[in-house]
Amino acid sequence: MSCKYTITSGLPYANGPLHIGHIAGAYLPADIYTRVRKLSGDDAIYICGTDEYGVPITITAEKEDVSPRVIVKRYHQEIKEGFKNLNIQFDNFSGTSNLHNKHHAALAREFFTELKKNDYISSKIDDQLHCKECDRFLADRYVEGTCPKCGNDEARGDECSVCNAQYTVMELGSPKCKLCSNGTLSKVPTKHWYLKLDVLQAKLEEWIDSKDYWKENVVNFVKGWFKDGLRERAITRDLHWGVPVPLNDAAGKVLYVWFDAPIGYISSTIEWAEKQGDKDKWKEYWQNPDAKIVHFIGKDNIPFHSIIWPAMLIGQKKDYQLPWHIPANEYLNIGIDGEEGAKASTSKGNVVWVNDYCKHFAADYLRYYLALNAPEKSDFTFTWKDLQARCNNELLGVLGNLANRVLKFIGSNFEGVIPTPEDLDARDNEVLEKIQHSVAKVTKSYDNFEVRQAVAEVVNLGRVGNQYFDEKAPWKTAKSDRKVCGNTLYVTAQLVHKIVLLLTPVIPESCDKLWKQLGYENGISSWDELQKDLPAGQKIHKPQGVFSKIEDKVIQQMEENLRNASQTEQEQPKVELVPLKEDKISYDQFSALDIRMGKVLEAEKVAKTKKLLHLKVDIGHEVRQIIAGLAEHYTPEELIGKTVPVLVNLEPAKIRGLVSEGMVLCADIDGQAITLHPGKKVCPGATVR
RNA sequence: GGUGAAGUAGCUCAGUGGUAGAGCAGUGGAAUCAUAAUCCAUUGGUCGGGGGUUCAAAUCCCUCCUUCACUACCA
Repeated sequence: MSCKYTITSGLPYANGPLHIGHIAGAYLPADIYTRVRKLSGDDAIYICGTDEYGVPITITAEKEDVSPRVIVKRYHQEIKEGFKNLNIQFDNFSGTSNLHNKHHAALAREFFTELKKNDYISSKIDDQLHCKECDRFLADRYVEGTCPKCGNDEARGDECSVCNAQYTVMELGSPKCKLCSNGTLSKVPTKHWYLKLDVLQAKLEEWIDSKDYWKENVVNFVKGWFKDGLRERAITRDLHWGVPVPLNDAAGKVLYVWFDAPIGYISSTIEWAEKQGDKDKWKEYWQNPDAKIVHFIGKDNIPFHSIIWPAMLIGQKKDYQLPWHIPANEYLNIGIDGEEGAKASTSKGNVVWVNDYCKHFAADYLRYYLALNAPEKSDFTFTWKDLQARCNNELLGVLGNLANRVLKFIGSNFEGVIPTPEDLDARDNEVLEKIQHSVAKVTKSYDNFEVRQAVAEVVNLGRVGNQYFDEKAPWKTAKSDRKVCGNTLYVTAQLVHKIVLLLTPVIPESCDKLWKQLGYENGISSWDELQKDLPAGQKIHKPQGVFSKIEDKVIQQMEENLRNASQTEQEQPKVELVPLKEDKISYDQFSALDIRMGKVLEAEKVAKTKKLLHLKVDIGHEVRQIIAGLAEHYTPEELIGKTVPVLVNLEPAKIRGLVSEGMVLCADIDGQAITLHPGKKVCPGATVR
């Protein structure tokens, strides 16, 4: 029976390019699932677009001194390109700003208005910082001031870069605007609106309870939130880059980016409907109880899709359907074969960019490898060597070789015509049954979002084919017994036929080529073919190798690139020059500081902490106990015996129950502490002036 | 320290109560239809440690250790 499916993947944020982690978690599984649904005769649409509002984009824009539109346009293009190169096919790919979608803002406003009408939105007025020069309210990250805890003058809005204290921006001393650098900030009351999630909790819990078929990790996560109790959540911000809040008293305010982003799924569908020439058609996919809505996301996106987004939909009191399934995936890590601890991290440059990949390899290799290793239940570690091995051994060795040897054999011994089976023996029938069994297993796995199992089973089928072919040795029977030989080729041709069909959602391009080699004129359009045989008597086309071997040289090059990327990032950290302090201090203030050279006598990690070292430092007059946050940068052994400057008259403080009587002074390279050592020998207790 | 996830063969991973698995890598063989692609055989594991429940535990319970992600500790 045919069903309707509305399939989406988390909207990629238009502030950077795609890497293969994105693909493995959210886009490839969705693309494969959509293809499966369509092949099965379901009415499925795959909807996506870039997420184009919010603060990070405005920051990038300001760094480059361009409008946010320029940034959005650039990355929208780049991301779209990446998807196209990897054959990720959307029915519609839009974007949330009016640059790409003229329906989005209106729909987002409607969502807000409706929630407000139904009393799911509250508002309150709080003080926020306002810059007179720029004439605007400032988001936390645009504010700089004095840390309320450590007195650091360059503390960020919500967190101090020196002592890492967290606070609200209101606690910051003498706050300044980072944008115009001399703007004086004043606290001005401003109104914001909140989604009353607490009111919706009971309904959400009831809904989640019906999801016994969801993945455990998703359900557990959501239940954790319920346990703590849902809280109101701000859905507006003082910002210009976003959807304006549709209220009279909301000038200069926009909807928070996470509020409008999921609405992008619907607005993109509206755009699609319009292109179809039936502008109300989107309702069949969002307001129809028979439509199954599936959101593919990475695990970081679980709270938004399984709590906040459904809450927004419930609050509409319209016919919106809640998600049917949210198959959240785990993460992809990047490793280098034979080297340790290389975990994926964009900031370390330890990342494989989609557009880089596509310069060197065909889409199907990555699609195959990521489908086979989809991070469905746990994180997965990608390595280039493994990709090479899998593609060469399985894609080329098992599957490609099977297709090639069978088709070539039919070409040279049966004039390129599929032989007619005659008196099949027990072994032949056994293989034919195995094919049916695998077809059932694979389609079921696809239906259950178990792509890796589906792919593994197809490869298995390929192995069975090679085994059978070797066993039957048709190159011998071709001379001795043509009937048996024909049967063998008939059976293996059926195997190839089914393998090609089953793998087409994963590697569509290659399967399409093979399909045509099997003698079909048109591409694969339906899995009805799975129930049919490759007809005896069909004339095949001349086979050509579809997969080529991935050479060591290219893989070594890719590994080298990866290694270089992570090293340059690690060894040459970009230091953003912190602006000079403008406030002058008196000599008296300076001389109030008692800084001495101290020799580290003992050092050990404070138990059960990551960053803290327990130091005993000889400062001449006495030995001080100092607790320093250096454990991530230095081992105790590296510090023992070193002479370093110490601020000794800082008032003692208790850290994790231990009294710290001073502070080791270090250079700060983007949070990395670097110890300072005197150029000549200095005895402990020497003053520093 | 809190929360969550994980620890199974050299590597990447399956396996949720019933004789420890796959692929790759390693070793030994066979075959020559096929892009040297295949096939057969084989080496390799006190399933992180310890305790418990059970006739039976990789699997359930307790505890400890380690790793990862968020988070806390940075005077």
